[in-house]
Order: sequence, then C-alpha cells, then structure tokens
Amino acid sequence: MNEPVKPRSWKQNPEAVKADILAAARQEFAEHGLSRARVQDIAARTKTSKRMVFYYFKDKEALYQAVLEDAYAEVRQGELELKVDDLAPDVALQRLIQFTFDHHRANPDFIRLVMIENIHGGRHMQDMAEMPHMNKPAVLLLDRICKAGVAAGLFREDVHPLRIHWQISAASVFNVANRITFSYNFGTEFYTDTGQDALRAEVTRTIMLSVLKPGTPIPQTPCSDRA
Amino acid sequence: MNEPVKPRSWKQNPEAVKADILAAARQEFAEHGLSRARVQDIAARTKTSKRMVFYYFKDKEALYQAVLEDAYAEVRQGELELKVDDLAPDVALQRLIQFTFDHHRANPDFIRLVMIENIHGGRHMQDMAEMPHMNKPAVLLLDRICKAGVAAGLFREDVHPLRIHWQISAASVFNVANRITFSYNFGTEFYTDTGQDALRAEVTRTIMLSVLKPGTPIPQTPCSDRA
DNA sequence: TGTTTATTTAACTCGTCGGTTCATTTGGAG
DNA sequence: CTCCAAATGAACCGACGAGTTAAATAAACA
Repeated sequence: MNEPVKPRSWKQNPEAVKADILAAARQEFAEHGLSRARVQDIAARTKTSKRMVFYYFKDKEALYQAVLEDAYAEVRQGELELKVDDLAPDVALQRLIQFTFDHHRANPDFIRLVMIENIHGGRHMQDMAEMPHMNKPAVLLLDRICKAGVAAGLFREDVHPLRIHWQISAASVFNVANRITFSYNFGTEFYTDTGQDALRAEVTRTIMLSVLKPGTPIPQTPCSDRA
Repeated sequence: MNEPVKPRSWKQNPEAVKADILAAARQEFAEHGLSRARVQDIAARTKTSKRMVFYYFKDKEALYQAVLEDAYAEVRQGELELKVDDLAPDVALQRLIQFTFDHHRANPDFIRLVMIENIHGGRHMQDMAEMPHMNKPAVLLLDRICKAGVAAGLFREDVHPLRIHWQISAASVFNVANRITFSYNFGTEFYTDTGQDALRAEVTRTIMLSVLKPGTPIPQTPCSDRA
C-alpha cells in the first residue's frame, strides 16, 4: 500500500523500538559476547540511537539479561511446535531427538548466549524467575513419551527421562557450540550438510538404542522436518 | 624491624616467571573470558608485576594465545597417559570413554578456554601450527581400537572412529561446559558426585551400545580411574 | 672491579566506551 | 491551540584499563 516513505514524524511505538533494540542486541551479544559487544554497535544495527538503548533498558547488563530471557522464551516456544503426542512412543522419541538437533542447529545465536551465560556462571539468568518453568514442557513431554514407551514394552524399564534429555542436549548443543574448535582440530566432514545429516542420524540411532529394550527395532527414520 | 622489606636480589629465571604468568593468566582467562580478564588482575596473581606481563608476552592477545596453546598441550599430553593398547578392544573403548569423561571433568579451565575460543570464532588458535597434530593421537588410538574391534567381530562393521570421538567429546564437554545452565534449568541431580558417576556410566553404556554388534555384551565396568 | 645487558619498578598516557546531561522535538489529550 | 509528558539527539564526561616511558638495579662476564 501507500506508505509514508518519509517518516517526517514518528509514531509512538515503544514496543516496536524495544523489540528492534532487542533483536539487534541479540545478534551483537551472540557474536561478540557480553563484554566485547558495544552498545554503540548495537544501536547502529537499530533504527534508533544509543541514547534510546539506555532509555528503554537501563544499562548494558539489563539489556543483556532481557536478550537472554527473550531468546530463551522464543526457543522454548519453538519447541512446543513439535507435536508427537499421537505417535507411537518410539517414533515420538525419535522425532523429538531429530527435532531438537535441528532446532538447536537453527538457533546458533541462542546457543552462543547459553555459552556466554555459562562462562559468566549463570549470573544473569538467576534473576529470571520464569526461566525454570519455561523449561519444564520439554521434560514433561519426554516424561510422557517414556511412560508410554515403558507401558508399551518398547523402552527399558529403567529409562530416565531427564538423562535422555541430557544426552539429546549434549549432542545438539555440542554440535553447534563446538563446531569451530572441532572442525579446526579434526576436520570439517561433520559440518557439511550431508555430514550433519549423517551425524544427526547417528546421534538419533545411538540414543534410541540406549532407550529401547534390547532387540527392539529402531523405527525407520521418517526423513523428518528440516529446520 | 629494619629488615630488607624487599628481596634485594633476585635470581634470573625468566622461564619460571613466564610459567608463573602463564598459570595465573590461565586461571584469569578461564574465569572471566578474554575481554573481562584484566592484565592487572593476572599480574596480581603472580609474583611479578603487570609490566612483566607485557615484557614477556607482547600483549594481552598474545598472552591469551600462549595460554590456550599451553592448556591444549597439557591436556592432550594427559590423554597420552591412558594405556589401553594391550586390552581387548571393547574394554579399551570403554576405558577410553570413562577416562575422557573424567579427564574433561578434571580440567574445567581447559573446557572454558575452548568455549571462549569457540565464541571468538577460533581466531586465536589459527595461528597455532602445532595444534592440528596435538589432537591426532586421540583419534589414532580410537582408530586402532576400532580396527581391532571389528577384526575381533565385536564392533559393527561400519564403525566410524571420528564419529565416536565426536560423541565422547560431546558428552564430556557438555558435562562441564553447560553445567551451570543445565543445573539451573533442570536441577542439580547430575552434578553431585554420585550423579556424575551415574551419568558417566550411562554415557559409557550408550556409546558402547552404539558401537558393539547387536547382542554383544558390554564389558563389566572396571570401576576405573577417577581423575 | 667495570661494563654491558637483562630484568624490574613506578608513574604516566591515551583511546575507548558505558553512561549522562540537557536541550529539543513530537504526539496526544483537553 | 496549548500544555505536558513521552521520546529523541548531540554533545559530553569520567573511569577504566591496555600498553608505554624512562629510569633503576641486579646479573653476567670480562
């Protein structure tokens, strides 16, 4: 339609401005880390000015914290899009693994923020009260899948949902977080598109194997959603 | 008392001073990251002064690089201490997994440096020519184990040594690198001593299962060396 | 001992960057 | 139109910290 090309006057839309800043800051923080990120550079990525960054977020740390919270919320929200409740437990678990692998791969910025937060001892996430139960759904889903899998006689009796989650996370996070050092030390074969496919298949197979009762066949992989 | 408050004389021992600085810097960098580490604080941990840091290492980046190289060398050196060549392939692999898990756990500073390097895109390790072949022994060892395992009919025909290494690393690195965020989000049960033992056992079992031919029993875990 | 050179110290420089001040503009409500 | 509060811009400040200067002192060796 006929947009006013020249914003000779701005509309009051603080939320949009804040969102703009948040997005810019996420990139900048993810790229450079907390201390190397420059507020000036963040501002440069936005439609607004450095002054406004401090206007809407009190200081750099608060901004970083907002970015972290926002990124967590978004990524965890994305996880809810996986619908597996009507599938057989083994298929459901398999898809969950593949989905998580892809999802992390599709969100490298988030992974970097998590790395940064770990380096900083989790100092900033501790103020975020909502965080603990943003993460619950993932484990609850795994819990349901495990219960169903055991009930169906497909899974080992001693499956431990949180441990499975740990293993899925380990592979999916490591894949993104340590890409650089791993490639440099051992070559890039896993970090081509086909390499990633193979890796995902192997990770999936490995975890499935550890969960299924001995002898239970692994479901044929349904080629699944690429993120 | 009128004693010589300052040591009036010192011995010329540049190597010791450099090593002192290197150790202090490693702690400081591991704790705070590259940009948040303060040269002044590094100096404070040494017996010498800030000036000397610049005297022996030209600047902060060069010092960081020296630290990284030193840490890599030390950790990779430590890996050579594992002697498994005379063991059966399955037992050897199992011990390698357990050893790696423990070894990483015992070297959190190293892991943090690796995280930092990943965040910085590997910019500093690229100048280190020796790095690629510091890492070879680990994969070569795995290679030998795999060949022996296949030859003995214990391992699957399609084992891929580097992929196994990837999986061992993923678990061992994630365990240390993401301890903080994982505990905060999902509780600390895996990060007690007994929790770590259980986790290591599960990681080991999982990877063994993915390597062994279907039906092959996993060796009884020999309680192994704690790092 | 004397001379040279490596090592050390304290004080200083100076750019960078988070954060602020203050004046101005704009939108909106009455 | 008028007034107020929200929003914005430009210029500024101050501290923090990497890296330097220059002079002092001890070691090494003749």
